[in-house]
Amino acid sequence: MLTERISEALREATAALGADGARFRLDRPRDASHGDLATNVAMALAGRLGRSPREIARDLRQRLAGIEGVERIEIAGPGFLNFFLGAAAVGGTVKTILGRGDRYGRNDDGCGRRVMVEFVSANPTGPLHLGHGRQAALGDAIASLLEWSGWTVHREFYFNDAGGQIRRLAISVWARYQQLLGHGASVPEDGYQGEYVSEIAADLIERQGRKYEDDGGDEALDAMRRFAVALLRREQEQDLAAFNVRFDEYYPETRLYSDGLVASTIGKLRETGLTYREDGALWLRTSAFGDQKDRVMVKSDGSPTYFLPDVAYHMNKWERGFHDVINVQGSDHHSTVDRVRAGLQALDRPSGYPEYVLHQMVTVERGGEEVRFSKRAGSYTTLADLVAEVGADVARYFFLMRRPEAHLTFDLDLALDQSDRNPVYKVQYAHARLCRLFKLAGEKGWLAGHETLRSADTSLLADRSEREVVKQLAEFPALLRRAAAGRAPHLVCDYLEKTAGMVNSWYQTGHPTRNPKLSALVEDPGLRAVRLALARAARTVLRNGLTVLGLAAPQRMVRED
RNA sequence: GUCCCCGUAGCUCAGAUGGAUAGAGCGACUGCCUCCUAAGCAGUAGGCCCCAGGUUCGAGUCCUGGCGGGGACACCA
Repeated sequence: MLTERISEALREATAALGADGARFRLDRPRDASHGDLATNVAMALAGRLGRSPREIARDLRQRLAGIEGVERIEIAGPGFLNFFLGAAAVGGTVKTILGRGDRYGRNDDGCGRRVMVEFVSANPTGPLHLGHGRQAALGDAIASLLEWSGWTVHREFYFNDAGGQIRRLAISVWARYQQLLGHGASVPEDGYQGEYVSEIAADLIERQGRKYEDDGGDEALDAMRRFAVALLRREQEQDLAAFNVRFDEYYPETRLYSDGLVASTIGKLRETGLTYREDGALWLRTSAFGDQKDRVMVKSDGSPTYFLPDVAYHMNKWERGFHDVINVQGSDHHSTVDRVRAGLQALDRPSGYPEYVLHQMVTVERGGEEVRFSKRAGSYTTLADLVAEVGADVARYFFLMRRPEAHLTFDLDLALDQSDRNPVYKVQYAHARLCRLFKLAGEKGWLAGHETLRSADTSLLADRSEREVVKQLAEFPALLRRAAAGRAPHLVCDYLEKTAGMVNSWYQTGHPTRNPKLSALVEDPGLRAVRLALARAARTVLRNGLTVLGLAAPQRMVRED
């Protein structure tokens, strides 16, 4: 593309000035009077070359003369070089988009290498809550961005199906079970109080009768555990399916034990000589790798802490061939980051392994008031309730539109609003509107097929509103690259909203009631073809962007009144 | 006490490795439908980018120190 050509020319020109490998920016200025592209390279080099920026700029301008597609270059301000592109160059973007179609925006930075994204990883102790929802949306979108960047992505869900929390769940189910059969038992204070626990108990009675009545033994508790875990796992999967999130693999913690990985990890850590005994427990010198203090691996009662299976699990990921791993977790887990990495460094894994994306918590507001409702879970709002109320697309978009590290306030009033205030509908509607153009063109018997559009004379895209849209569309690939590299899906949301706004503006400018001459569906076949080509290009970008985020790109919007 | 994140318009938030006059949406105000979906568009108003220093041609962005908000600091998971 033209940006790359200019960038390459700049690298050559700066090298000729004796400053090879110069770092500079080449991007689209906010102000159109500053050209279509601008670079700060002259200023960046001033110090290094000991010359004034404007003098360097003048020199560079001479060396850059004659780049195909560049109409003229101006020097402005402290030493910016502003590039003004010819109409043909702008039109070339449209052809590129039409040619690439649903692949427009993809790149091959990952070269097919494998990367694992682990996310949600909820324990099967209850329905998924909003934090899991944010994580599901984030993890899936990051995974998708990496796929668009040429990576082979593996989506993994880890769950803890043993341990203390699960034991408390089993005890809670057992208590409800006894209650339902008319016995006096109560859920312990640190147990699970939600209504769903009673549902599980009732379900168990229905399936297996009074088998465990008054039986508080290990066998009964184990049966409760297995039954509850299986049921809750299934329910979580349904919730995720309704949210359009799927995983390649579900990894249970118990497998780490049954496969002997925890035991072998203890052995390997001991061999490093970084372990020691104190107060009857086995410690690892994680402070040697930047952790704030040393950590216990095996408690004095002989059982491992959570830290140990975590290290074992990440060694297992590595051995499965995943040397690039991104864990999406709530920021309440941030204290585990240093210690897990320290444990892995003790075993000679690189210091940045694995990578973490930590996100802040979610609160829901309705009418400006925080809501903590839940029919079944008791103390928190479930993902299933939210999706049922606002729909998967709206929920996903809202979870994604803020940077992960910022707190997210989910505005239910806005989410339920089907008007232009709701950014999801704004973007989807812009897409549907463009689809409508093609439907109408077909009804009028006008050809708007692929070949007609591809052979359109793009030099006819002369209006400012048209050029602005094209320049916006041209930035999509770079935007996706930046979003993938920064694990930042919210950038895609921003971009889509802005693009939708510009598409709407363009569409409105050419609305028959306003300015029939700029309408897409004009009588002139040449103009019509090129404007429909632009519409198709814009539609492609909106659809690809929505697809990256895991959202539908509807051909038609139906409002529920 | 230590560590991490956040602090930008009335509200919710964007601001790529430091760049030109700090942006968007919502809310407020003013216009625009006999006509491709007005779920829209055009325009107006609204800012000591938390504070104080520092780095430099240039700081919302980087450094130091404060202030305010959130989170984490177990032989819990």
